[in-house]
Amino acid sequence: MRQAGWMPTMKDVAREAGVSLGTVSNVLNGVSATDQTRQKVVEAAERLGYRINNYARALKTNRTYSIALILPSLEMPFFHHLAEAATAALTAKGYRTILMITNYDPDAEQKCIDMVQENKIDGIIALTYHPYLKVDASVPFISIDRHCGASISCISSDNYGGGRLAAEQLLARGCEKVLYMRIGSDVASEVDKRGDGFESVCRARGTAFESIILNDNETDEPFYRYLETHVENGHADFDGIFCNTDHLALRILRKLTSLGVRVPEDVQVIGYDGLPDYVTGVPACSTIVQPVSEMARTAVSLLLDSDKSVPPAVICLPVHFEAHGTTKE
Amino acid sequence: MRQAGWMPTMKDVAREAGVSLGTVSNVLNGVSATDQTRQKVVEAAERLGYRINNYARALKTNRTYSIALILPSLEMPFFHHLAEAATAALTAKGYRTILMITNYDPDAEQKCIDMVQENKIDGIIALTYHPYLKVDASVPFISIDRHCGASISCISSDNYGGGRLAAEQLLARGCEKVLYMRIGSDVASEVDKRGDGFESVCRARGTAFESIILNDNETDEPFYRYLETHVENGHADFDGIFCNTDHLALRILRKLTSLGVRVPEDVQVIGYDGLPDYVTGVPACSTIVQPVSEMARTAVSLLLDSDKSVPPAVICLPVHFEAHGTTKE
DNA sequence: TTGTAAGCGTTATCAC
DNA sequence: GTGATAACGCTTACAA
Repeated sequence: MRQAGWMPTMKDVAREAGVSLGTVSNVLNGVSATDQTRQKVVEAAERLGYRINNYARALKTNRTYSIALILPSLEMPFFHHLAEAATAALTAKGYRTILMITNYDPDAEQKCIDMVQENKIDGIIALTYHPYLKVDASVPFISIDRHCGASISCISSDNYGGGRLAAEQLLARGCEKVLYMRIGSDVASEVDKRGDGFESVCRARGTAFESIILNDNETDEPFYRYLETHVENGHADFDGIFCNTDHLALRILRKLTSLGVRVPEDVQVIGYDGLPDYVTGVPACSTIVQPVSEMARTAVSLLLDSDKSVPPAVICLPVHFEAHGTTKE
Repeated sequence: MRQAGWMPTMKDVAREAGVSLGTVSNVLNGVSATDQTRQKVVEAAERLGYRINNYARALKTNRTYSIALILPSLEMPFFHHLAEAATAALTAKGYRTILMITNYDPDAEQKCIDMVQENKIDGIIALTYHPYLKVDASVPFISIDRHCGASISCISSDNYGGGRLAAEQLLARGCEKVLYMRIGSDVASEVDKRGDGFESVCRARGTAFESIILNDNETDEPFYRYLETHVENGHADFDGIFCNTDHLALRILRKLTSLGVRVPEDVQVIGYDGLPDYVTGVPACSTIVQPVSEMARTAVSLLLDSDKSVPPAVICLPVHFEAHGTTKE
């Protein structure tokens, strides 16, 4: 008998059940109550099709059971896998995900943070590019991959270890002259450590290496030029490349192919991310695999479960190597 | 001077500005006010770092300025492009997106719908697989690709026209024996019309064709078996294939290659979706392009702007063909 | 255990 | 144009 637009409230349930408003609230929140009254209330609620109004509840309790997920885009696999895993983890804990897409725009990022405060959100999970985000200390904030300030925890994969692993895998497969190629934001981030780890192994082993570091607003041209000048008749004067993302690795692979370089016979390539290609179900290149789901889950539990006494600065989750055709053996 | 956890309210702003609560509300909502009072209020709000509490507002106005976006997953390009476009359209109109992922599970879908009602959401945009979703008529609901009931509008691309277009393109490029391959949910959906359109053209032109219709819970095996038995020494007894998604087309292309069939010389392939490969920036096969962003925008404005007097049953947005290497010419 | 009543931060309806 | 004041639907002391 419910009219469009009208929704029964606790008051209605109370009247229907013949008990008081507070009792309904108690029963519905699992507080002490006689089996008899409990039943009366539950049945009345059922009969009326009662649904609690979370907005009213939030107003009283100051808990909205919703968190904001701020991402630059959903197109990159890392982002949409992260979004999916975070949403799943949040749903499992009874939280709602408010999705905000910033298009890599720092202003949009700041605006999201501001908006979010109006919603008395319980927390924020964000992957941002704004170098100096202003976020109210009162709202719990977890950053993915970025250092956003002393009091803000950052979740990342073990980028340094991943970089080392990439170098070790390349060297173990016989590489003698390796390249590190990196393109990305110049905002300081955990991700930079991929190169550090890679180079540290090369140095320790005395292996020749070169690094090409590019900024997000540049094109791939410098990479391509390097490859062109260092490949002659399909013969390259290097034999291993570590790219800071699979995305870059795939572009580099295309270029290598067009230059007549054979992969992995002549040059071996390792990327970073390890997300499955949506057609084949496995990564499209040999790669350092980030535990994206774990990262999302960790972010969520840090946000919701932690006692906040001493928020950890950085949490690095373990990575592993997976061979997918662009390395030997 | 703001303490962690404490947020100024309108009351505080009123005191700070030396006006009444109602006046603050009026000013902040752009209702009539003297320039003088307006300024006092604005400055006081600024000074205090006041942010409106949307939960309190929602409780009064019954408008939450948030809508739920229910999707099976984010992994398929169609889904995450849709999510991104919908979020953008909603943000532009001052709405928040509550993202819910169902993993293609009808029960999860129903649970999402239920949950959403507790949040007094302003509307729902959903792509679902539940054949008989129960949704309260009082909350505006827009379905993507699925018919969910008489009173629920459905946004889709022009699937029938797209199917026709695919056939026309294949025939115009000399195909004489074509295949339609389809795998997907068996829940009745707009998407089924892709095959209808395709077949209608073949019939009208008297072109030989065969259709292989598979259900989501099956594997690609029947497709592969067909190809294997109809290809001998790299020679196929068909010369054109229309797949109901690019995703399928890409799998079929791999199979064709492994059978020694040359594409597009021997067999031409057209998919459906037309979303850019995230590496190359263009679709990975010749395809019927859906206007995903338009679809999202249309869904949003139908949800928010329409007067609801006569909700349209189905809105089909125009598609176009794009050649990307798997068709001749 | 249950009922009563105050109040969360707004908006809206009145008088003034 | 501005200031009191009553809701909105809920939680939570506190009283019974």
